[in-house]
Amino acid sequence: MDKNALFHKFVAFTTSVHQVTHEITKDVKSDAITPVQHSILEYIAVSQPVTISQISDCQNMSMPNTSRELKKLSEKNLCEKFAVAEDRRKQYIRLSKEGEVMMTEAFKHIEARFLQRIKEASDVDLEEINRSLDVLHSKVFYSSKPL
Amino acid sequence: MDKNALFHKFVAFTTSVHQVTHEITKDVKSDAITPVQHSILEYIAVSQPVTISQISDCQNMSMPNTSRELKKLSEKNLCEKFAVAEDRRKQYIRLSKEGEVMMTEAFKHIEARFLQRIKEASDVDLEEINRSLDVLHSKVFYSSKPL
DNA sequence: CTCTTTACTTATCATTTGATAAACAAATCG
DNA sequence: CGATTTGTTTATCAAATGATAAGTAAAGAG
Repeated sequence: MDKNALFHKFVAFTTSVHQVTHEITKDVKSDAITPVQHSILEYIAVSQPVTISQISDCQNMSMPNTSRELKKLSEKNLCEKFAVAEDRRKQYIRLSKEGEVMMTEAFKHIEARFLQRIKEASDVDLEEINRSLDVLHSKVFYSSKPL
Repeated sequence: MDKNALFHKFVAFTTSVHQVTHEITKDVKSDAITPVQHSILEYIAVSQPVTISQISDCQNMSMPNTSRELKKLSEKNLCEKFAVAEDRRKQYIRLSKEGEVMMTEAFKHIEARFLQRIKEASDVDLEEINRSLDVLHSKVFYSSKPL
């Protein structure tokens, strides 16, 4: 297997993924928040409850900046902080009711566009897609970050 | 096939792709340029020669902003503009000698990290990865942009 | 009980990015 | 030919982002 050719395919692929995510994601974000804030909310939505450090790590954002953006999101009533019983230095973040509504709405739009994208696919195709997602996720796009 | 489950897998997958590309890409970029500029250079490197409109389209950047960044890149001697014979309004962009060197270097780093990532993969795995890239590229992450 | 480390916040600043208005020249259309 | 469209530039502005210094309070280590 020619690894160099595979690398080129990999580059082209990731480029496409970025483009498609952009296409599928644009316009879903409310004007009330910035792209970075949206991305944070998405992360919270999927992983809540999370600590501020976790957000900082996963979003590749410094603690001070993460703290600032989270403060803004809290002020907009999109998420809320609450104490961690075991360690009073830490804080958990979760979406507020309003934040849940916004994110549910956003994901609904994204899902609709995703379904649009795969509407031509046969059942066999879908199985193949499913398997391909598994393969690439586990063998190429796995996380190498330490816990 | 449960399309809802597939959607969740899709979301998790794209998130991972973004994280991994970030990991694999960080530190490769010279301090002399901004992230947006790097991304433009990457696009030029892969698609040259390209017109300024093409860059604007593919990078989801307005013409004025594209023009500005390209000007900066030209001033840094990383790319150069040249006239299109058939249409004197248009301009082609290509990497300069210096730009080629920078990008070749960058891609070398990225490739090394990619290879590192798949070093555990057997030949069968590699074939599967190859096939999966094709499947997802053509059936999910295809471009829907008009030419 | 100090000392250090961890988790987080506040404040501040420079830089990058995004958005918009206005201009211009070449091409195309009627 | 004049009018419109296309491809690009210049200028300007506000907002978002990133980086850094300095602070607090709780936890953990010796």
